[in-house]
Amino acid sequence: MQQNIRMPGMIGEDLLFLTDDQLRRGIEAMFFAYRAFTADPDMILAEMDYGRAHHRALHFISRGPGLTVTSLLAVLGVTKQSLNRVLRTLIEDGLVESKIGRRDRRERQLFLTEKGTELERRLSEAQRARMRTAYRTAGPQAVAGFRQVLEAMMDPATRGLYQSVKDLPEDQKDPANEQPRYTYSDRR
Amino acid sequence: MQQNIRMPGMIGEDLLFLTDDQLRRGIEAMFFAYRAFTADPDMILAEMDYGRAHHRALHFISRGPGLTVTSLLAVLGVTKQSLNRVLRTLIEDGLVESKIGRRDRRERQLFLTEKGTELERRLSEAQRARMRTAYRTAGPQAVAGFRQVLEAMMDPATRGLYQSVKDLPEDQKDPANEQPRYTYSDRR
DNA sequence: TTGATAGGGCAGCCTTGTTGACTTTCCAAG
DNA sequence: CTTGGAAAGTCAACAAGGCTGCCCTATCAA
Repeated sequence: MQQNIRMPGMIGEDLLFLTDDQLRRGIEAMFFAYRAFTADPDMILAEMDYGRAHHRALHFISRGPGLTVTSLLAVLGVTKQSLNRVLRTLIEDGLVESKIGRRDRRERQLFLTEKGTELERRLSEAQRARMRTAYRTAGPQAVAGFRQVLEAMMDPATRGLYQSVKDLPEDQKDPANEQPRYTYSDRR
Repeated sequence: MQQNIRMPGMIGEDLLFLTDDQLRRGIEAMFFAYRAFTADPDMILAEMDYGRAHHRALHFISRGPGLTVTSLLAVLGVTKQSLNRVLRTLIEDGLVESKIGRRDRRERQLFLTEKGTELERRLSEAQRARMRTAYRTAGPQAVAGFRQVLEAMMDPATRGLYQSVKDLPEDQKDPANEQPRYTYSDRR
């Protein structure tokens, strides 16, 4: 961390990627790449009158079936009212199921239905396809760097959330909720 | 590029970062990092009743003073009406100046005023600060990988736009528009 | 002269974010 | 067993920033 400051001999290398212009390039890369990143799922979502917010909910419910509304709220970083609107339509349309919490009956645990799983799969496969291509093109070492920079860019609290996925939070540990995370295997 | 495919001995390494789960981690990293990426400027913008759209316009006008509305439209990838609403408030508030094109009088060339330059600087400095820290933390090699993956993720047309910034598009080559790109120099 | 292009304006719509206030259900501590 | 507070949900109202469709003016170029 900040190796360049401690190593006067490397100031040249520092300048190589910390000029305002290099930083601006990075900023623009984020902007353009993020747009592409959301483009494929957005097209599918538009077909069926859903938006990006629906995708995000589906994604995180799929990642951790049985998670509570509060957890989802924390991950998404939006207000209860915002999330609720989205969640309501997903439940009405039969993509998401909301069960009364078994640990605490005030809580609602969220699950994807068959139909929900299907849409989530379509969406994430579209997104993964682009990611896969980019990863292949750039190579393993670039991917490692990519992940390192993104992680360093996050707010500490968010970074905690991101990293904690390796070992899931308490809500999702209920053995009753144990479900295969990704049942399909196109992981060629 | 695609070294892993050409080197059968490295298939293990390939699988190491192309499983659905690894791809999902990348997807979530993008989501979380992008949120952090926009957070700092968003806070400044909220103070003064502007939004992210205003920031984007300021950024690209600052990058290429004298660019036309059509060029800006192409870069931002929004409709004329969307951009116009934002541009109008920026012009009314005296942050952006719109001059009749000298090459083609139908065109409008966009410039930042003193006031616009000042706000743009505040916004981009906040964003650069985070970027700089992330870059320092991750190191030069990671940064290179970061940029490679983002670039590979873009749509080809956008990638062209992104890369062409090295040598500016025609509109911005008019010698009359020649202005220093970043006059301040905090490039420690 | 005439068609095409650049820009702008208006109307109206949607999604997704926000605040604020209020209710119901239920857990847990006193 | 009561009670405070947490979890969830709801209603209302608002704003930003996307979108479409339509129309207008100025200007260029054939």
